[in-house]
Amino acid sequence: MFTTKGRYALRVMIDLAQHTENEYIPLKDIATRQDISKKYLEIIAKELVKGGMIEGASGKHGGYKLVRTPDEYSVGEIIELMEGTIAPVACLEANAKECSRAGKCNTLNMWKEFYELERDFFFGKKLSDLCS
Amino acid sequence: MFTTKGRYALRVMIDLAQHTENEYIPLKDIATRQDISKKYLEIIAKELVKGGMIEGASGKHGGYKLVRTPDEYSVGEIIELMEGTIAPVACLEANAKECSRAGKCNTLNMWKEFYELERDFFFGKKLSDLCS
DNA sequence: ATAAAACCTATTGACGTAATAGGTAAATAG
DNA sequence: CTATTTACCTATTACGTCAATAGGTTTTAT
Repeated sequence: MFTTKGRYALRVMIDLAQHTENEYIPLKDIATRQDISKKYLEIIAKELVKGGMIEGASGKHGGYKLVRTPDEYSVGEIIELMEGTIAPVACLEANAKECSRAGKCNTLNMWKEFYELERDFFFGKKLSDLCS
Repeated sequence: MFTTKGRYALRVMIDLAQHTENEYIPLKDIATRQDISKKYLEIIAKELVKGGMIEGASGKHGGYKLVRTPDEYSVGEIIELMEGTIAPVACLEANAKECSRAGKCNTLNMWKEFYELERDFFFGKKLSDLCS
């Protein structure tokens, strides 16, 4: 199961892509539109900034905005940033130590296949595909 | 991330498929071969029995055995039994109450697409495919 | 100066996971 | 008929993560 953080982050990104009338969009507006607590969105926005996905501006008329056009974001990179990994099993995580059973593991290959399928799906999908 | 319960269950099923010399295979043997605590395997075996996947026999020469041939089990049904659901988001769970945002949700369709991909993959794959 | 916004640190309740523990019941071999 | 081997049963627990809340400080435009 994907966490709310990942799912909400995606909705924040979509919301930012759909509301470009003002340079910066305040969290208050997103919170209202998306019906998500503003406080929780602060945590999510912070991580999106840290990950280079969005840019924030303090003060009056501040808020957040995308740093690229929606077609230049893949859904996969947004989710992966929030979830840490989208690997189906720990053995396949980026810096996982080689499992001692890997050589004779009957399931490893299947997990790899699935992981590839998953990555193809989410990295092939663009933020712009979700904004119609 | 799939839980150890789901992953271990799969390995138990594979182990049972690969060891048919005796009618029933005791958990002790599986625990040794798979390097999983026998106690934990008891919990897993219990759920597999309850789900109609395997059959147990008490007493000397007891143990567990498959109730079908390996090609008659899909990987999906085994995982789903142990995990409860393999839906990527709560909205898509079997008895989920309709989300109030469903009509205007920009992401729901993507989750549905992914869920279908996932189910096609895991229900298309058979236990026998993992036993080579 | 004031208001609106991001930005920052900390904390918390609830829940699920991954086991462990200690027994009882059933079946077989000797 | 006794010992042994196995499944079967009920509880409990440590731990981590998730999802969120709380209460402040700093920045910036008007």
